[in-house]
Amino acid sequence: MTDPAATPQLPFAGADHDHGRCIAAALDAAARLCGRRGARLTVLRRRVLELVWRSHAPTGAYAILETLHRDGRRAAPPTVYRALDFLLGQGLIHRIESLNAFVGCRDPDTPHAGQFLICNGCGTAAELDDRRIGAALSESASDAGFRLERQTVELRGLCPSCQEEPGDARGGA
Amino acid sequence: MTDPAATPQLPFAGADHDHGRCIAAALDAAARLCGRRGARLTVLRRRVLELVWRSHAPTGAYAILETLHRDGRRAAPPTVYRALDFLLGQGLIHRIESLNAFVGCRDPDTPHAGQFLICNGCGTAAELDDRRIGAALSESASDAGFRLERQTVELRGLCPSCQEEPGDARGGA
DNA sequence: TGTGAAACGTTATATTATTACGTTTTGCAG
DNA sequence: CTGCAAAACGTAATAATATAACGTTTCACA
Repeated sequence: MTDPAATPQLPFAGADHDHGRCIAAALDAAARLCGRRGARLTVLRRRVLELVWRSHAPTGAYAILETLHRDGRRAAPPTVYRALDFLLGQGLIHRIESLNAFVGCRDPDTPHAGQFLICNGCGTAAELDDRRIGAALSESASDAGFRLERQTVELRGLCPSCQEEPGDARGGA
Repeated sequence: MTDPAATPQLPFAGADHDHGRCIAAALDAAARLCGRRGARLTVLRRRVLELVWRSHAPTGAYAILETLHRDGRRAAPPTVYRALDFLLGQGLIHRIESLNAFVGCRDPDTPHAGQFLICNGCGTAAELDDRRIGAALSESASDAGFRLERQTVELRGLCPSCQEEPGDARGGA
């Protein structure tokens, strides 16, 4: 049941998938996208994106900051937040509100609202783009006379692996 | 295509509604509910609940803290967070993750997941409990093999009043 | 009315995020 | 290829949100 082709449709990548490919694909997509848009994917921004992608579990700004320090770079919080703001603006990452953390976007080319399944066991966040959810939200908002601009949908629970084996690879790829 | 049973009351109270009644009703419901459960709605907890209910816009913990100080009470952050934790535990309030703030629950008697429409104009948060949304989320989670435990649904946009008159009574009742 | 648990006060600190301003880098017009 | 303006980045300080740890008070009830 493990699909070898990167992260195709199943929201949860297998615990054993080749995460190097995820990272490489994300960085490649980012470079192409920024090139096309005339946005500057600087060394710092690229590195921050890479760090966000290190894991499928959302990463906090200060964890990124620490790694930059270990890289030997002098950096303070604004360094990180500015890079994160850029990446958010380009749709390359999403912010997980309930965790104050950030996760790579699987499909930065097409704008979309984030819908996430977040595992309480291993911390992995899987991104959805479910039309049923989108439709239900739109209808409900419209019924209330509400003009919808952005949605935050963060579902907590247990991913398939963690249902079998509680306490799976935390923070794992 | 509007199902009246799915969204029983209009989620947005009018800008002119009698908010004193909202507060009184909420405090009354809380007292009855805590009585029934043997939970202690202390003076402090009741006051914090009242402060959360002062507005339909979510209230931050430190705003509550300030008001407690103006009340003449000596209080520090833990005072407030403990009271908020109690109220959350009893289902009397909800936490709005995207705002780090808290809002009163309209229907504390029946356990439910929070779904919120949050106005970018006036800050008001209207609580929904829309079966279509619930169903879509359950189905989508189940399709992914995910065992759903909690949901965070926070929709941002403009409420009916703020669509007409941008920059409505901010923080208003 | 004593007693144990719950609630609360207090101090300190952790975590997340932003403001303000100076310096460096970069694209690009001349 | 120079120099300029804008963008990116460094730096210091601080704001905003949240929790840990421990002592004291309050309260239900035996």
